[in-house]
Amino acid sequence: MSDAEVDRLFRALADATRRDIVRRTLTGEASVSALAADYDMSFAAVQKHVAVLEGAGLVSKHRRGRERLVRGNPDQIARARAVLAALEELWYARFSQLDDVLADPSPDS
Amino acid sequence: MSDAEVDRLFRALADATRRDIVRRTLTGEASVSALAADYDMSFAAVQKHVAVLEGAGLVSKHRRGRERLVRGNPDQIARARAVLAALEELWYARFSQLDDVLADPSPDS
DNA sequence: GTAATCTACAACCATATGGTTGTAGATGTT
DNA sequence: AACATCTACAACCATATGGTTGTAGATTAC
Repeated sequence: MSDAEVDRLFRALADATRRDIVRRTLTGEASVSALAADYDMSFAAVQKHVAVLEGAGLVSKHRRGRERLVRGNPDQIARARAVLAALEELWYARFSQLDDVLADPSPDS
Repeated sequence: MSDAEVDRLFRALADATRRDIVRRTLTGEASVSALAADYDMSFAAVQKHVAVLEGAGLVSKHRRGRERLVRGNPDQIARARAVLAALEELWYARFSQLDDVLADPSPDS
């Protein structure tokens, strides 16, 4: 994943309404208007939130008649988790470096 | 964690420079000016990025003489991961609901 | 004491973001 | 055909964000 993709991914997750839309569409599909009914904002605003999530790969849309059903994408959430896991691993690597120092009494330098 | 805290957390992670600062300060502390030397932007800009990370709880600062040493906080990364894990669990819950349906041939309704 | 270094913070600017309203197209209903 | 519903999208507005420069306070070095 490029930096820009990771940026979009975390930015999409940095909004409570969008996280709620992801929650709602992970357990079952929902049309945009069905989603919009749940939030205290205009239909267009919810539509924009869905577009941000779609741009980040967190949801996908497919049509059913005149509706667009929104479906959450657990794979992309897993990718976000993997990015964080990689960061955490760096921290643990700090200890393994220390282990190296302890194992090797620095023959040179 | 409140919605606002989670917002700040993911927003802080939604920038490549800030993610890099987290990486750099997880393996070892670094002063703000040492960090600033690594990026093609002003000292003040890096200072702002560190402030955003600090506001999100992703790094902490403590003084050593005239320097402020920045240290990454792996616990907060783990919290972000936990938020994502909770989302993914909802998806798996979809299957357990299906299991319920299969196990119970809907006696009423 | 004076100079150099590190940090903090204010003021400013361009652009992005999150919301609104309004208009128009596509589909379903009667 | 006429109407209602769902969606898309443009235009607009207020505020947030990410960058800049400049000034000032602490601390270290000479």
